[in-house]
Amino acid sequence: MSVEVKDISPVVISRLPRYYRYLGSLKDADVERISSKDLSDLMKVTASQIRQDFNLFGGFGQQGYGYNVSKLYEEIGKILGIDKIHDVIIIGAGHIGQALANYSNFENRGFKIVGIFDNDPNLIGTTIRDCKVLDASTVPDFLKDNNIDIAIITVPKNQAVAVADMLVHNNIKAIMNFAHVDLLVPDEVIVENVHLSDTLLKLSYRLRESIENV
Amino acid sequence: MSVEVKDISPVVISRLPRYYRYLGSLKDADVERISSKDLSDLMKVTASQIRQDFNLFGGFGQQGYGYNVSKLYEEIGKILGIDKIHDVIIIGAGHIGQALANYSNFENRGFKIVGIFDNDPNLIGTTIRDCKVLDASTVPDFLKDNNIDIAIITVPKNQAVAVADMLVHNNIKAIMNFAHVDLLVPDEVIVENVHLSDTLLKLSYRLRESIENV
DNA sequence: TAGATTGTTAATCGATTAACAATC
DNA sequence: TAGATTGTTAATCGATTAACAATC
Repeated sequence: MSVEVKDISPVVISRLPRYYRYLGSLKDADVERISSKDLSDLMKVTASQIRQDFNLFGGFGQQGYGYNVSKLYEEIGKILGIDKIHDVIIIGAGHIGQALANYSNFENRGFKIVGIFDNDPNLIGTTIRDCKVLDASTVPDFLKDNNIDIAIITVPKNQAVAVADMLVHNNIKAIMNFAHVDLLVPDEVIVENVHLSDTLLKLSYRLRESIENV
Repeated sequence: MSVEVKDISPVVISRLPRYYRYLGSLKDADVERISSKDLSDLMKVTASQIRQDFNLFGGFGQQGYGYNVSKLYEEIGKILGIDKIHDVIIIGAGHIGQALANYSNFENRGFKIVGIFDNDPNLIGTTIRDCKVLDASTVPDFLKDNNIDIAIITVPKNQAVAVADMLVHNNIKAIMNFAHVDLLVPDEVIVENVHLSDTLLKLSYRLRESIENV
């Protein structure tokens, strides 16, 4: 607890990637500056919220002018840690694991898949993109020999908790979890869940609701 | 607007699938009843919130007893629309599309993939699970001939907006979007976004923050 | 009945929006 | 300079938590 950052709330953080995306498009379209009002129209959030959000990280704007697009883009990139390359491993070389290994967006954002692991002998030794699928039992050694903070879990739910345990014991710092369970990890380990069927259930709820309310 | 439902807020809705998951496990473990207090310990949310949430949908509990697990499970299932089968199509037969077509959790929850489409001649005609990949240009006809509410978009981002347009014009009701852009659709069309790189960026932010604050 | 636990109201907390003075 | 737009404070709104009366 040495650095002076007013604790940023999770809702704000979850908005940052979206800002980053929009600013990227604006930059690509050679837009030089944008006001919170114009960005508000584009993104369908209030100008007030935009200014509040940006100001939590420092004064990126200029009165009477607005925000410089590429400067703001760069700043948010830094905040999100885009400026560094992150090495990532994937545990589970099934369909989702393979899809993620092939997902170029990750690499564009500085996330580099350096290892894919599975315990299925039929998968071990196969190649996905330029990665050979390795035996899951070698993960601890792999983590010792390489500097890896992030693991993606794409194993079936009945194995996910044990995998998370193993990762934590080998000092992983952050986990992106696709398994359909909540992992139990120490507070200092960061977990982001992607529960696809939960998302589909939300959709289903809203669908029923909208049909009923016609 | 005919049915009397006090509008449930999105945060509550997003908690329902998680409740459903935990109640499913309890049911599988033959737990008959549970109090908000015990569920609170299990799920790490306050008992107060649990009771508030459940009460929005009606009195599922009983004073002095708690909640009947299988009854509550069933009720939440109904609320989430699990009681019906939903036919779903996937637009985009790339890696993610294929992974989703093979994702058994969707079927367990009553979501049945009935068609996969792509515009790549190399993919059209191939078979994924028991689904033949069809030409994306035939989607409008397919939607006319079948009763489909939900489409999953897994095409690259530069095609996603056009695909969403096409789907909306052919009366799709709900879209699960994996493309890395925000779709522009009419208000009555339901969209749930799965922005995987946004999730990874959030992870990256939290990772940097936790390292800095050691 | 006494004990437990809900349903529900009231209090608190946090997030969003509005407003405007500061300033480019 | 005048106009525009931020940074920031204050007001509002909504969500969470606490408390407790109702009741099984």
